[in-house]
Amino acid sequence: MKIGKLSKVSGCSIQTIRYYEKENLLSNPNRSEGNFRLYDNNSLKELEFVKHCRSLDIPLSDIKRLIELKQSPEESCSSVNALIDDQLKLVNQRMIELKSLKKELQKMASSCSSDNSIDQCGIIRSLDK
Amino acid sequence: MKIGKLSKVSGCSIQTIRYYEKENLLSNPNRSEGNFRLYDNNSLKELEFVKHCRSLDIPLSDIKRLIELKQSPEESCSSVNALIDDQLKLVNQRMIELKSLKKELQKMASSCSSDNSIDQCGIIRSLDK
DNA sequence: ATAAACCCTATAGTTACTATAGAATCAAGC
DNA sequence: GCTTGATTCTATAGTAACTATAGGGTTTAT
Repeated sequence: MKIGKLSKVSGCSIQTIRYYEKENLLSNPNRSEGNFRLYDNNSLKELEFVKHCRSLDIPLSDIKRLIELKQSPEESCSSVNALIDDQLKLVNQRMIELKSLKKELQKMASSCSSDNSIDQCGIIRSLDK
Repeated sequence: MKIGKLSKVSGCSIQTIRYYEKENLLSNPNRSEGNFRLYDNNSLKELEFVKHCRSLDIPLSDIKRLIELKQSPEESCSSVNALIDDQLKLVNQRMIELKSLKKELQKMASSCSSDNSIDQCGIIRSLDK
């Protein structure tokens, strides 16, 4: 299949697919006579692997690392585990941050009714502190 | 004070201060004979306003908007309220996403002990799905 | 007078894409 | 055989909010 089809099947945009290829997250596809990329089922699997990782917010550099690791199936998977653990830590950290953001935003929102003048706006006031 | 001092007092890096100025989030400071930026207490307040907004993850474009609104103290503050509401919605949305990320990452982490071979790695297997 | 510390502008790099421009290729209909 | 529209190609620039660097000028202290 050509890139348009792969894009539809996978749900990734055409530009994203080409971008992943340039970043070596996908193996180089065969080309048609007219230089069009030709994909098969394996290409789709590669792309879906990347997509799944991205849905977990794993950065491309780490995905590249995971792909390399997959090339050595007999080695220990401890670094895979470490990578996921780190990702989990990041997510937890970000959740903590968001919780406190949420708190302050809620407090601000409740500190002002929208029919004030900006002069009297409770939100502007708290931002000015 | 010069930019180095402002940087220390505010906790923003020198480059960030210059960047905010270029983006019109800070008013243009006076300059010394040798063309050094000279700041006063009001500059510090401006910077702290921006910093406070940024700590709430409010994008620079919205901060610019808030600063403009502050210039018309007699107008209604309903758009300020709307802006904070939107920001709150974004934060809530992101929290929902992070929760499901966390869930899947935890599931993956628990699906593999680190002394497996990559071949047998539960994490790689779930990513391959 | 000179060296260290500070400041200046302008430019490039970061992440993970998205959006163009301008050209080539292919598929379908006449 | 030809044209038209859809698809593809590469290369480049833009996005957000900074950070980092190069290559200079200025100030302060000795």
